[in-house]
Amino acid sequence: METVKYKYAVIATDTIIFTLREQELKVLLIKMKKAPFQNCWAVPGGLVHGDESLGDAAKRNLYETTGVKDVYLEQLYTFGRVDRDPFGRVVSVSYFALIPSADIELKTTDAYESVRWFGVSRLPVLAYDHTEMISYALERLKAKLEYTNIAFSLLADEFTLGELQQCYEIILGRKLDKRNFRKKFLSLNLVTPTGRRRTGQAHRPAMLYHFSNRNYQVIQIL
Amino acid sequence: METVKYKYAVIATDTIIFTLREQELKVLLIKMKKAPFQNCWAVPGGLVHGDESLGDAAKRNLYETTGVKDVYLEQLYTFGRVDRDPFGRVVSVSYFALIPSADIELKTTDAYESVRWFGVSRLPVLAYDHTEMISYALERLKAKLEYTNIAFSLLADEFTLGELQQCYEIILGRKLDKRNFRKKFLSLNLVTPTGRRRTGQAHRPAMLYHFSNRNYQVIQIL
DNA sequence: CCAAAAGTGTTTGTGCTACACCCATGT
DNA sequence: ACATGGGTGTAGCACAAACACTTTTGG
Repeated sequence: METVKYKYAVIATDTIIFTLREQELKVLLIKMKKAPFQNCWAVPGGLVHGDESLGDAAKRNLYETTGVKDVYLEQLYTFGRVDRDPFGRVVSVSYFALIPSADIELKTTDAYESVRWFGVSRLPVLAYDHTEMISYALERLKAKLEYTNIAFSLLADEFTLGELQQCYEIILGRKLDKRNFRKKFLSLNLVTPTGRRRTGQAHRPAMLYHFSNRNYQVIQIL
Repeated sequence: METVKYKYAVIATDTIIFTLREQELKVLLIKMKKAPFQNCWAVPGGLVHGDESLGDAAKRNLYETTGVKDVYLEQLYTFGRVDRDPFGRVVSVSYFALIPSADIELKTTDAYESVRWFGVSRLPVLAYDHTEMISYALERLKAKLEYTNIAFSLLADEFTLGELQQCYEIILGRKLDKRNFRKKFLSLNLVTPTGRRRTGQAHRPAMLYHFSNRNYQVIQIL
């Protein structure tokens, strides 16, 4: 068998979409219709069109599966093992996206058998190398939580400090000290109170905050 | 003009190769023979073969241009702007490599007009988006220097603490305190003395060290 | 009145920073 | 002898970590 050189490859993007729901970090997965992974769960993705950049392809794909736009989206890693796709040579540029819990309105597209959120600790068996992709994304997410302000991309515009802390605790998988946590965010001026309060729960109403600066920043937090 | 969809793209890898020479951080560049960037300087790279993974392509390319193997090599970022290559749709997966000063034996391949080391602060105009690639690589290198042990990939097997410190100072672009620096590396047990000394210079001979653990580790250093 | 989360300061310890002098060698 | 980098310790300070009780609401 002759060695194949300079063969064309197909470029795809796959996007690991995270959100917080029911006190858990969730990933959006789709169930595939077509062979060779019929009825397998996978991360949503698709081929890159000839006239769009990689980031645009990821954005389009994200919009098509979730209906959301303007969310945090970052390139993660490019997977190019020769045999990663039984269909042929497909190189996949993976992205990860963070969407606020509020924005969830899953489009029931007919491109997929179904679409569902899965808690990251209870993932099904996945097609391709998607298990690896997700674990890579999780690693990156955990790391960036500690030295950037991306956590804000997972929360609604207004949130309580308790919700912010839960966000960290859920993703990092450990308890944090309430007083130190609040001290940190307040002293760094990352959040400012809106004056409103969250009422309606069976306990003392919490002050609502919004982030002082919506832009991505690199700041040592934990 | 019709929109082109699902067109095949070509995958290339480009590798930013760093080394320390003459008290400077240097990048290896090649001068291109072919149009449309004839006589332009660029980062070495090439198309990915049909039967090799992305990492393998980068390794092969690195070996072909420098003759070195088994050096630090890490995927950096994937560049996919539609018009980044006037030749057609080429998506480039960039890597960065660190090679010890000792290993330099530039092969004068005839695939390129010439091959040369450039100090990172004196780069020529580059082809494609290679200027962006290098600045991205530099950012990553600086960041990783502070929280991993990759610096060791730039040094010979045996080195003095002075050389290690210079490595940090050159790349980070700032002076570090000698006592604090040594304290750090010794207390973390990252280096162990070999018992040998570096002689032959017009000053007190320095103890030679080697790294205690050659494997990549994530450790807060600075 | 009870349950549940909100809100609030102080102390202790660790680790980073800053800093200056003598030593061993080659020329 | 002199120039050059090698090698060493300490004190102050800032920040991180640990820690418990009162308040406000809804049920």
